[in-house]
Amino acid sequence: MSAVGKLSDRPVGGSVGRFHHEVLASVLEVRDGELRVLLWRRARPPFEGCWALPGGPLGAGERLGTSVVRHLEAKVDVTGIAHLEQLETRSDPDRDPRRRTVATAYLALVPAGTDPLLPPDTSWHQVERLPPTGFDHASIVTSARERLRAKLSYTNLGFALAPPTFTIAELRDLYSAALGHPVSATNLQRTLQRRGVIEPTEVQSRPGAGGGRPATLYRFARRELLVTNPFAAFRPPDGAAFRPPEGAVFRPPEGAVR
Amino acid sequence: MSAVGKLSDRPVGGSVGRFHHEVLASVLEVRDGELRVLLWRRARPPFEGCWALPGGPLGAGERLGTSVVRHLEAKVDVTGIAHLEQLETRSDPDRDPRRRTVATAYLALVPAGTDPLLPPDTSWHQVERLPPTGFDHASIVTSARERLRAKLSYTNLGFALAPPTFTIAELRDLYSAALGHPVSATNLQRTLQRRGVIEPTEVQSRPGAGGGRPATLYRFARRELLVTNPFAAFRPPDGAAFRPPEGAVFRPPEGAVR
DNA sequence: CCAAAAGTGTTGGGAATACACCCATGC
DNA sequence: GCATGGGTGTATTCCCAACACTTTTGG
Repeated sequence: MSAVGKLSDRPVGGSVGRFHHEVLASVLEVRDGELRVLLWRRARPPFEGCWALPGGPLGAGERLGTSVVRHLEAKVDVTGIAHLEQLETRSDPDRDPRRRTVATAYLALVPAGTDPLLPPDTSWHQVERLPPTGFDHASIVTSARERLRAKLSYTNLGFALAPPTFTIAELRDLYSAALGHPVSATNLQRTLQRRGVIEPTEVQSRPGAGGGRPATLYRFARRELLVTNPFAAFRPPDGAAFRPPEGAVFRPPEGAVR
Repeated sequence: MSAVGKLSDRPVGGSVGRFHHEVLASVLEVRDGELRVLLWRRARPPFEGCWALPGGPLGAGERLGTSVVRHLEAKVDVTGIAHLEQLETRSDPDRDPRRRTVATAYLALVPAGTDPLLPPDTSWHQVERLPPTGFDHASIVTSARERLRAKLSYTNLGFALAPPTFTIAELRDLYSAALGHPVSATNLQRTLQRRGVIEPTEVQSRPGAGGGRPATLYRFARRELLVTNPFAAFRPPDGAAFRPPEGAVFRPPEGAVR
């Protein structure tokens, strides 16, 4: 065992402990049947010609969430962002060859169909087939994809991928693209409706040429993150007073867009 | 829509974007039938007399995980830490009244029964009944508790709460304390054994005075984080080629102790 | 023999997948 | 009428909670 002693909460030296801090965003959207991420092409070294996540330095009096939104404004119409959540903070001293930089990554979701004007150096790329990327950004995209996939299964996070109304077939395509495997429209509808995640509207979509029964348009009952499938196992027994974890309802994170 | 234009990845000014960065640890252990967290009592303002999470400033060439371990060495025997994972990064400019400080919080788990020597200003406190705490540390503890509770249900994270071998009754008490509600020993055993999380050893425990059938001692099959209950819903169809998410297997984070 | 504690057998319910079948439209 | 796509009915499977019952010990 190491020496046990009193620990000061003051930094040791004067200039010790100040770091460049940047924020990065994995902006994900289902486009053309694929889950895609917004990347911009670096014009300068390091990683010249490679693709990178949008982001930038944290501002002096700024919160991380606010900072992501601010930096994203230069790339996309931020009002299109339906969900924003912190992923993780990377601190490898060598992750940026120029200087030591701590980076906090965010996951941002944009509903399908929104097609923001993009600067010329910026475009959407398949999450499953990334072009050459710089820094540790590829692994951050992986992290974002896994977070999205997990939360699609036990929350109502689909709202952030879907337009205001949609047919079940359209929703199936969105889930299928995001999850990376085929999804049955039949079971998707039943599962989400039983959980109260989606609800039918009065409106029906018109069938395309070639006919077919007109599809009901659905919408998400809530457009904020809710845990709909709390725990598969070890749920409290019938009688037990159970305090719902306050994390269950989505508190908009720092600088969330709504 | 905001002006769309090229975004430099260079910080704007010279001295802009350097921040004090600290790490904090929620060290959790089940003690005396309760989930408890390690806190130390502040001797100086701000929050003099209040309790706070252990931690301290990030070092110059240091990764966050390494830093947590280093700071914890002053409080506990770090070899006792069975699991360490990053929780989230807090950036409220006012979270520390002295100066603007970004903090990255970690969850650390210590198996029941380990009783490290502690410095005099440090002790264990019920997670459900925290004493007066300083900064945003109370909400960090809440965050840690919720992360633990969630992962107990769909991973094998119990290994980090349990000693090397244990009876089902002992394990039941650990889960019950961590989850905050009664747990059935019968169903706990069946569920964890079906998932391959725990396995019986050859050894049996001796019954206490008053008799009773001797209990089999069990152990966790793996002592690293594994997702055992991947998704309740939207599992890929039978035939579909499914690439297991690489996040499924626990990569020891920066500075993990093992 | 009885109490105490551990572990198994069994049942029932809920939720998800799979698949057959019915419905509503265009042509 | 018939092709096309949407939606429902239903069976099956699996997982888990509940609870009764059996097993193995100490006294």
